[in-house]
Amino acid sequence: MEPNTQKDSPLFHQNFPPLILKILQVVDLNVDEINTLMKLHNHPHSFDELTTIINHGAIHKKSYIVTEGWAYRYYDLNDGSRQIINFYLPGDIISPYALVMRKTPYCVDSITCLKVCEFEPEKLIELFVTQPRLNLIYGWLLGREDSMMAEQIVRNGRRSAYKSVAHLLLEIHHRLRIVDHAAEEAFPMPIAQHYLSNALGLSLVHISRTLRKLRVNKLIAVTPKTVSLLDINKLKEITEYKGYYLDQIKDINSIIENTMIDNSLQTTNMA
Amino acid sequence: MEPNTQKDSPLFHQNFPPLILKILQVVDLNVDEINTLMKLHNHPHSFDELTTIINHGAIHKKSYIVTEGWAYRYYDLNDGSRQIINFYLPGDIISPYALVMRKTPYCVDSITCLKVCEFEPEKLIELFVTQPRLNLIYGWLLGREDSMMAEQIVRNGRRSAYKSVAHLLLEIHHRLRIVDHAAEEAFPMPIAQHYLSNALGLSLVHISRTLRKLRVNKLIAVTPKTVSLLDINKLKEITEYKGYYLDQIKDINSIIENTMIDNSLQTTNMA
DNA sequence: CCTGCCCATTAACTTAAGTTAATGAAATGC
DNA sequence: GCATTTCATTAACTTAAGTTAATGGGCAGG
Repeated sequence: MEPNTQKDSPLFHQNFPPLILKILQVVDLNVDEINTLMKLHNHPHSFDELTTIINHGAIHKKSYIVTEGWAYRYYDLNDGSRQIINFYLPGDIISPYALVMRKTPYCVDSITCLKVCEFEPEKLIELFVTQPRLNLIYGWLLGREDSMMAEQIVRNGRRSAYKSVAHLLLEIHHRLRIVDHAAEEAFPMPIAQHYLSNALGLSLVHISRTLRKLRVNKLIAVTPKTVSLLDINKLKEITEYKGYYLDQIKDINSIIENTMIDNSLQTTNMA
Repeated sequence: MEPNTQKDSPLFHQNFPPLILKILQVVDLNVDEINTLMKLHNHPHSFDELTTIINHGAIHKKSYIVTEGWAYRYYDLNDGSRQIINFYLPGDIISPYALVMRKTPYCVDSITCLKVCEFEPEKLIELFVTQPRLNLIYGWLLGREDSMMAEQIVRNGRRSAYKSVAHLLLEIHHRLRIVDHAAEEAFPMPIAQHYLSNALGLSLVHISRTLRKLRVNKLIAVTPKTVSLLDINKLKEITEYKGYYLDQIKDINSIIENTMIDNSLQTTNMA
C-alpha cells in the first residue's frame, strides 16, 4: 500500500490500491494524478467485521475508500426487514456525496473485516481544482454507481429470483475482477445467504432454493467461501447481463482540450 | 434555507425555471450564479408525448433540463417487461453524467409533451471552474438522485404493493411541490396506471386493486389526471416516508471557506 | 469431548401478487 | 352519429415466493 510511482516497474499494478486499479482500467493517469490519488489513501483505518460504519441520520463527515473487504449500504423498515441498496467492494467509495449531502439517509455496515482509507470530503475540492481530469474521473465513479443502482432496480423489479441471483453474482464477479480480486470464473464470496436475500428482496429460504437450482443446472458451484461460475456465457445469456456500464468512459483528454478556456490556472501544485 | 422577501414574492417564483427554484429551496444564489444557471437554459426544445429522447446504447451527447412535463428512464427485458428506473419531473436533469459516461445503458421516453433546455455537458466544466459553488450544487443534485434511486430500491425490494404505491405518490407529490407544481395535498398526475406498474415492478391489475384499496381507505382520491392525498400524515406513517433526502444540503459557503484555509495549511497538515 | 450457535437445506403449507379474460368508461377518429 | 382504441376495473384462477418449522453440518469455546 506504500506509494510507489515507478510506472515502469513490473510490479506497478500490484502495488496500487484497488481504486487506482479500477480507474486505470478505463483511463491512463499521469504521475501527478497518481500522487494525488495516493494522498487520498493517507489515512488507513480498519473496521471489524459486522460493524456499523455510518449510521442512519448521522451528519456526513468522512468518506472512505475501501481497500480490502466487503461492506454494504442498507435501510431497515419498521417490520424488521432490511433492504440492501448496494455492496461496497475493494476500490469503492463509501459516502461519495459526503461533501454536500447533510444527513445520511442510510446505514453502512462492514461484512468482513474492512480496510479503508478515510479522507475528508473537502479534500475533493482542492483535488478538483488542481487536477481537472480527476474531477471528471470522480464524476465517472459517480456515474458508474448510478448505473449499478439502476441495475439493482431492474433486478428487483422485473427479474425472477433465478435470474436475479445469477445476475447479481455476475456483477459481483465482474466488479471484483476489475480490481484483481477474482479468478476468471470464481471469486471469494464471504457473505452469507441472508445478504443475498436482503439485497434481492427475497426470503432466505427462497435464496437457498434458487441457489440449488443454479447448482443443479450446473451453472454455479458454491463452497462455504467461494462461488464458481461454471458457464459464464450461458449465465450472461439467461440473465441478459450486459456489463458495459462498469468499464466505459468518454475520452477525457479530448473533453478537456475542447473546453479548456483558461489553462493558465492549471499550474502543478505538488510538493 | 432562510426565507427572504424577494424569494417569497410571487413574481420571483414565476420567473425562474424549476431547476433554479429547486436549488433555491436549499441554498441562496447570487446574481452571477443565477445568470450562469440561466445560460444553461439557452436552448429550449420540445418533445412530443411518448417520444424516445435517449436510446439504449447510444453515445451520450447532450444533457437536458426539464422545464415542463414528465419523462422516465427505463430498461426493457427480452420477455417484453419494462422496468422504470426513475421519473423526470420539472427541474430534473436528464443524462446528468453525459459529460463522462460513454454509452447510455438505458432509454428515456417522454410521457407528456416535454419542454426541456438542452445543454452541452462540456459546458459544465467551465461552469465549475468559474463558479465553485455551482460545482458543489451540481454534486448535490447528483447526491439527491442517488437517494431517490436508493428509495426506489427499498420500495421495490421490501415494501408491499400497498405501501409501495403510497410511498411513490408521496415522493412525487413532494418533488412536484418543491418546484411549485403541486397543491398542498393534490397534484396533476398525467400518467396512466401502467407507468406505476412498470415503476414498482407490479402487474397492471394489481396496481388497480391497490389504488382501489387506498381509495376505499380514504387515503387518496383519483380523477383521470389528478391525485389527491386525503391524509398525508397517515400516508407518511403507513409508508414510513421520510422525505428529508430531497431537501437538505450542507452549508456550502462554510465548505468553501474551510477548504481555502485548508489549502494554505496543506503543506504542514500531513506527513 | 460435548454444547451451543450459526447457517444452509428441505418439506409442507400459505399468501401476495401474477395471469387471463370479460366488461365498462372515456377519449379519439371518421 | 357510430366505430375504434385505450385505459381502468373486477372476478376467477394460478403461481412464484413467503412462512414456519424441522433437520443437519460446521465450528468455536469451555
